[in-house]
Amino acid sequence: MRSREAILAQAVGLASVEGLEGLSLGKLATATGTSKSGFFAHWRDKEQLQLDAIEWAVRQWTEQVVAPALRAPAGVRRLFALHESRLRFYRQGVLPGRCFFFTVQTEFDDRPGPVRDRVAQAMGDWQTFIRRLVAEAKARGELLDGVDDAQLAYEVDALGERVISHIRLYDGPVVLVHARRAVLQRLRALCPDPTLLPED
Amino acid sequence: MRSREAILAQAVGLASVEGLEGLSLGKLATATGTSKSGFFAHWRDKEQLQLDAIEWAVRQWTEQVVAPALRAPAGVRRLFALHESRLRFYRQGVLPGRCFFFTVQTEFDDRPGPVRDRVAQAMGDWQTFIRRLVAEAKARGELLDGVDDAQLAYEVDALGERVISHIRLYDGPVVLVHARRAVLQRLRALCPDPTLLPED
DNA sequence: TACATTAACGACCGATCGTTTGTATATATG
DNA sequence: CATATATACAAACGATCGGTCGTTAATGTA
Repeated sequence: MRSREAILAQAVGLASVEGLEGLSLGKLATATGTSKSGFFAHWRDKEQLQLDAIEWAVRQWTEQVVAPALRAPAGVRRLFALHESRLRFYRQGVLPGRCFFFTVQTEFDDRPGPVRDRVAQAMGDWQTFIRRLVAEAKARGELLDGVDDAQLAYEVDALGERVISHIRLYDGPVVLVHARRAVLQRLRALCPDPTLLPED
Repeated sequence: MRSREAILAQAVGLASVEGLEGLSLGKLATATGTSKSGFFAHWRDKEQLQLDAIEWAVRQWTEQVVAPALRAPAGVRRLFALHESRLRFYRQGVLPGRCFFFTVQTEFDDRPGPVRDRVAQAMGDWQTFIRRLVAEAKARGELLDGVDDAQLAYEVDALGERVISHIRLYDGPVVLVHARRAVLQRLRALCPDPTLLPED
């Protein structure tokens, strides 16, 4: 059998394009070279496979987006590094649909059940993480005291997320420049020390 | 028969939640009180109904979001009015899924065909429209000359669009405050005349 | 060799999908 | 009144879906 991990990797890739529900077991079977019924030896039903795929995607996001940002010095530089790390993940096309969570969250946000709950928790964790980086930067005096944590976290997230739709519907790379500069200029306007961030 | 318009209105509402493909003819039939096969007297196939639904949604968006903004004075005030008009559309819950185009564009952005082409064109028109308002504001000296039209248009759009996911996955109204303040602060920072925009 | 266990499979099930077909009804026209 | 046309319908079709079942092949153990 193809290893469980390889199947999940395929599932996350396909789901980043078609969604977790649009991903049919038949397509996943032929894509991984196995049979449809072979899945049920590893997963109770489709929902369990969806939940495991989410877990796999969370791990991938943590390793490839969050971890690199944590190697930057704490403060506003780390916050901007997180934004750039995310844009790099999109630019490199790690997933064929660019972002698993973007596709899945719009698919399940009004479909109650365990899958939606898990997605909501993952997105909440992400938002909380950005907010914590903002708070850290503020505590180090690298952002003006008046900054609202949740407010700035929303802006950073929004300016990064919209990249997906643009990159898929229009051309591509130019929107990455816009997304990068938007956050950079915003942070520079709030940061007392202009040497901490690149000029452009 | 229920009028063609009423069916399209229902279709747009349902598609704002489930998507245009997830919207099944059977559900649409029972939701409108007609029979499944009755549709084929009005629409050749499902794709034609999808295209007409898009047309209906474009008209709704033009009337309820674009038109009110055009009643504001040209320049930076009109640009901000467009943002607020969009947020009002979301806050009032005109559509059960909040935004038809958000759902549909993530559904079709990598599924080639006439539906995708029409969606891409509508989104392109929207982006072009925002860019034109930015250019107008600049021409009137209400925005700094250094402002890049496409750059600022991207920011305004991104900060408005992310509202949808947040409002559906977490609580609700607070994200509308974030979205409004994000654009307001950004525009105030670029506008030489501080009296043109509200303080908060 | 004999036997238990496991992984993977082909075949099939009921449900739902978009679509086609034939038909009943209502309206308009001569 | 007779007839033609438009409108909506129920019923059924083939395809595809998630899921079940019984079987086969491989492996480990005695």
